[in-house]
Amino acid sequence: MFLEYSGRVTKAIQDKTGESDPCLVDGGEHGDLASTIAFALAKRERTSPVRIALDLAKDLGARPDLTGIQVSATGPYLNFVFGEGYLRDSIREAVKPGYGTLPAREGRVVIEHTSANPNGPLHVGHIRNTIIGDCLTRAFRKAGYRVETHYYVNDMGRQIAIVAWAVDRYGDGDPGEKGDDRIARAYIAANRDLEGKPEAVSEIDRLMQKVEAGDPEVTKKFRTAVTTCLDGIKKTLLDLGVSHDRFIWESDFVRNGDVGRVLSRIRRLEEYREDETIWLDLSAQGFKKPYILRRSDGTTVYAARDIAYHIWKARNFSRIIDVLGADHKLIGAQLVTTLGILGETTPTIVHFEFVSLPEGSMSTRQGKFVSADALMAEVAARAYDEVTNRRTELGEEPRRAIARAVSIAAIRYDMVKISPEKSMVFDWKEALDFERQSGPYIQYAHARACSILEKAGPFAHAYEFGDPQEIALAKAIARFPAVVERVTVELRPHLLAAYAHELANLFNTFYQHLPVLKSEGRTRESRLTLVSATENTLKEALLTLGIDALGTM
RNA sequence: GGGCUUGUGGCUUAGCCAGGACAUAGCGCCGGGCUUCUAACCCGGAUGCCGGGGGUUCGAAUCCCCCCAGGCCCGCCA
Repeated sequence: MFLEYSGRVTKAIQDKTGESDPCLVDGGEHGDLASTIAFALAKRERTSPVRIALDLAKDLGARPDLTGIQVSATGPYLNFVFGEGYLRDSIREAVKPGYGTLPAREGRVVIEHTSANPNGPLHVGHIRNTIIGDCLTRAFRKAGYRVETHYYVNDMGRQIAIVAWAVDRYGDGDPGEKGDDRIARAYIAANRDLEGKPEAVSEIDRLMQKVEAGDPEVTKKFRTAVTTCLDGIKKTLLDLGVSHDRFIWESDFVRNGDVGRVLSRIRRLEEYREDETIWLDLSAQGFKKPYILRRSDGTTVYAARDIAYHIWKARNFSRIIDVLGADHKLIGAQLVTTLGILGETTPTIVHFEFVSLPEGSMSTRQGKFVSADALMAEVAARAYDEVTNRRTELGEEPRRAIARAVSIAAIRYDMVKISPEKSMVFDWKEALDFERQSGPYIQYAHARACSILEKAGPFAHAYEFGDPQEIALAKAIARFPAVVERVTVELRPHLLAAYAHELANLFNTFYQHLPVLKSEGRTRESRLTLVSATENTLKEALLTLGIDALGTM
């Protein structure tokens, strides 16, 4: 209901003042919404902002389209207080299944995320990408978009050639072990062996040339190695609660001729340069370095295939979103620029900064990383101890199930709560913390609400909210759809994480101060309605974050 | 060296793009609260020249310039 009310205020201010920007700010203690437009008008009309605010408050307060909204001026500020119908209507909406889902929209969105090279298991850096991408996907779906998610599989780069070469030499390990771990072992060993051995490096080059030319035997080797690794990665993603609609194999764009077609299109651009290599001169667009598309041996580099992939996406989707690490900023900007020159729909790239270990950056090649599997196992073990301490009456299996859900909540929330542009150092202590600013804290508030509702039995909905804790909680619930909207506009899923925490916090305060089951009559019904709305909103928020909304824990 | 980016109480962090009314929350610290709906909880307290310096503005954590510190990028890697 917040979206509707703030929309009405925006229109009324625009209509009354002729300004396009209503200068809306958070009202804080003064109201549900405020406007600083009097400052802007004061300059133009050369009068005091206090006088303008006063006049505006009088005029706006009398407008029929602002019925149910009280307008006042405090100094130069315009304050808007939403009437009691606001909370009633909001909570009436909030108890309905699927609360927060926005009306369906036109067009299809493609979100590419994770896309880690299949040369080893996903580590804690990769899953920052995964979790941001998956939360964005869920938020877009909640906001009414049709979304398809992609994992772009690099199955023909140099690193994969090294993997294929390594598997050829040392085999791919014990089939009882996860494929990504087996491939990592081969990859790490190969990198060690390749050091200072130019003849081995030229073997790798030859493999890449053969794959590009479509040599069936080498292609099969690459595909087998990639599949082995990808099987393990898919298992990890599944454990994290993430699934991709499609895995797009890079080599497909070479085999189906798209890459060749891209190169001939690019040949006609004025930025086109060809010496022993093929590259684009984007210096007019501010790029000092050449954007190389084809090596001197005739094989294409990643960039060429990426352009082909993105043109394909542009033809099939109305909006393209890529979640990429900050190390891809330059190449990403070059890609966007090139697609722009070609007149294709350009992707919006969401960059996130690196996750490092206290001892330095992670490296698959050197085997220096904390794998997502290890993280999940450790956190789940810790969660299991916690559940066992609290719920002695529960059997083994239910405790394991709760611990699993709690551990994924802790991991996902820790990753998504930090702004993507902030680099982070992985910290075991923080990862194993289930209190306060954590996923389990929010799950716990939800479980509490479930417990009350279960004990309450059937009740009639009522909407009388007078206590400050009730009002604060109801107002937060009313904002949920606006938060979903904002996440998709700003492409910042951490806003949802912050919102869910705030809501859980307000519910815990309410829970602490106001009895629900022991209250009576209309008060009991209203509070139960509020608990039900909270439960539903927390559930929807958690689901959008990709976290299980447990009924008990 | 050039480009991008981050710098907010002891630590972690929101707010910055779209400048406004006392800068957000968590950890840690100090002090309280479980015969009462799940204490993975709640309440209270201490702690901030918002990296530094200039500027724009009625008003700057937020915009501009310079400087300092960290991260990332600058490959016929991805």
